Amino acid sequence: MATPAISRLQRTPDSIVEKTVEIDTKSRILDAAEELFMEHGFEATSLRLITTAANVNLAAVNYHFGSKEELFQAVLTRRLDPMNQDRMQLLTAYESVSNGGALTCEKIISAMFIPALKLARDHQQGGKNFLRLLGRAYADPAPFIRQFLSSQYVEMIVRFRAAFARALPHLEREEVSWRLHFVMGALSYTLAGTDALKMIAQFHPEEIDNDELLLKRLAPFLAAGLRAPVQSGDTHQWFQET
Amino acid sequence: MATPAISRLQRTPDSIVEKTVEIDTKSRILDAAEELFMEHGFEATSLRLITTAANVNLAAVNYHFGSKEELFQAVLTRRLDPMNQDRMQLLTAYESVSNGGALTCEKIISAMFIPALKLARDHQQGGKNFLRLLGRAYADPAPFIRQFLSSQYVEMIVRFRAAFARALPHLEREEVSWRLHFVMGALSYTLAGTDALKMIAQFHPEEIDNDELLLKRLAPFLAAGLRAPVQSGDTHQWFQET
DNA sequence: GTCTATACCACGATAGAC
DNA sequence: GTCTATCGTGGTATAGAC
Repeated sequence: MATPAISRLQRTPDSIVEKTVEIDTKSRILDAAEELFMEHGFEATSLRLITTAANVNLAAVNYHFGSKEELFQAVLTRRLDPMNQDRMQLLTAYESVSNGGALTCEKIISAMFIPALKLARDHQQGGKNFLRLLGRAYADPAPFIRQFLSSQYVEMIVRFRAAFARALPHLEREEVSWRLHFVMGALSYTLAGTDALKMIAQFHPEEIDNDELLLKRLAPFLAAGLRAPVQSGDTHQWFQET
Repeated sequence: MATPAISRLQRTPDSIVEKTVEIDTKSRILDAAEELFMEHGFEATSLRLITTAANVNLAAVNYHFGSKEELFQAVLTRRLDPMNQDRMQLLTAYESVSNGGALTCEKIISAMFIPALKLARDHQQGGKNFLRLLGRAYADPAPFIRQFLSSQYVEMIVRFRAAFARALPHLEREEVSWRLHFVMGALSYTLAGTDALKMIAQFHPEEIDNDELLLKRLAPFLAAGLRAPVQSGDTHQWFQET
């Protein structure tokens, strides 16, 4: 049913050429998988669809990646890892400028958001939707995804939690952890939501850069939340009143 | 392979008995499906697992609900619909007490959270995790889920957006919509996250009521975010600096 | 080392007998 | 209403060609 692969038919000298002009099988799979995962999600994307789009054999995925799950992780790592590196570098740069003084919440948040925006912009094709894929993965119940993201984020979370703790010295460490968790949750959900894009379209149909608009509205919201006063007493004032 | 159903073997007079002491097939499927969906998510739960647990035939699901997707919707509706009704009633009650005056953000938020907490508490088995299932569904990319939740929430969202608009008269309608979206996103994500439970366990291993603790921390965070000053200029102060 | 063909079992869905 | 049989498609494993 699938047309036989045309590439590699004219043979090249094995010993000399390591990479031909044509993209190798592994990369072709990775590119096709990224595009299809972004469009349909992990479960709804079949390996047969991916391998057909990439013009490779079905078994190639298992050979190069081991399983569909590991392919998904490879797709995420390729862009997620550089982004988190950028985030930490940016935070370090801000801190070195401040000469040991604590950063503002806005500054720390921008260190989280700017690399995400850069990612959304850099790759004209796909890049726009990659954050959506990431946000969805962040809320996925599948154990292998949660475990993977946990390991990918742990270093960044430690760094940013420390930064927020210095910015908010009046908060207990526990409260800081919670609020960082809320920030990352709101960010993930916002980026993942299809509703968000519909809302933008409703108000600004020809908005050029949706993600930037979105983050510019989210950032002040989160900064204010981070600075919120702590809930005073342990009395149950949130539950049980008419 | 599955043992034949034992119930219904001793026949009952058809015309008289409408419901026997035993729970009927439809309810058994619903209960088993809820428990398994909560544990494994929608995609990862097979109909064969559900029907085996419910002790019914595989084809019974399609007969009673039409499809796996419609079964999932039925599971959600059973608890979600009453919860949103409670939310709107509570909001109405608050508003009638305030005699036309605008409610505080905290009050409106509590009208959203209290029914959720009640749901989490009422059903000792399952109820605890239902909010997690709901939060995950809220971030699910599957079109049928998004469409379903949209229709389930639209009425509630209109009511609460109006309430927030009165509480925050200095904000444009558009900004209010965004912030309500952030609130619901943070709520959904927080309830959905497995990480959250791990964090609670880290600090309060024998915490009795996790969800209440969680919402009591989230509510002030969101209330402060709702009251945040609007981002002043249109200048790109969030992107491009070192 | 790479790639291909193919077989395997589980899945959701449905038709038709009872 | 309930059940069995069966279909098409899914992820995966492997034997063997190059």
